[in-house]
Amino acid sequence: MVKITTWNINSIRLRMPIVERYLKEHAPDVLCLQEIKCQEQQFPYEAFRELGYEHIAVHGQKGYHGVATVSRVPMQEFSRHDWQDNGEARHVGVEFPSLDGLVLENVYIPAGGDIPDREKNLKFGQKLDFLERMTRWAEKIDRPTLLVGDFNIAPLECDVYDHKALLKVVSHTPLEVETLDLLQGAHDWVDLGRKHIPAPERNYSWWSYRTYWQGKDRGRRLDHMWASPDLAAQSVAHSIAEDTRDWEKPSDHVPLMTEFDL
DNA sequence: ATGACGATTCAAAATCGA
Repeated sequence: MVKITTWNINSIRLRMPIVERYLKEHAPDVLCLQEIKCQEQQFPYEAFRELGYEHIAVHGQKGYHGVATVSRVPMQEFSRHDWQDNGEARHVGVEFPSLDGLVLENVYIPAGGDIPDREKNLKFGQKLDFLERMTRWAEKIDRPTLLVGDFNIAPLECDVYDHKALLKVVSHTPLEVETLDLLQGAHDWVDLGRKHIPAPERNYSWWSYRTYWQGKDRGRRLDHMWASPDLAAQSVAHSIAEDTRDWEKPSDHVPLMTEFDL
């Protein structure tokens, strides 16, 4: 059995205490982090090594973005895609020689700014371009691959607290959903969140800091784990650690964990 | 406990997130 977690941590330096608590409570074999918000030399390598996660791949950047994958199972970093072509650190890919060469792609897809119109908002265009470049990449995948991370898109009506109200809000617009659907079709990715927690069941992974205190459950499913079809058939359990949203100094995202019979 | 986001950075106010 192999347990793999993805979590947008919103600053690894600030949240190492809750990461440690999560690792001790859930004991995943591999943890993929997004928004580490630090440079590689600032990453807490030693803390992870002491927790048993000795294999570490970090693609960092000063202040913003940044992703890292840490593992108890031996792995090798083998790719860092720049799907925006602007130097931002939003991807790291690793492979596991002892798991039949399983490939794990950890990605932080751009948020896309406020206005859902590429003519008026450069960032929205960059988000769509990022997805299109990923689609070209996905068409060529030839080994079992797990693609995880913060996709910043809630594709299904039931992936947001109010579908109609969010149709014009970046993260749930029809254009973003169509573009994400093309990426999904390019490799026949299986959405593990919905394999294990079928629509329309509530399955949120993110709540805004601004409204969470109101207690109205205004969540969105922005984080995803997608698997190649053959790999997806080996996933046996999947869960969301929603309680972490109430831990001390929480991230605005919660961890997703999938267990594979490998 | 009578307000109400939280992170980053040339360290105060600006910018970003989604």
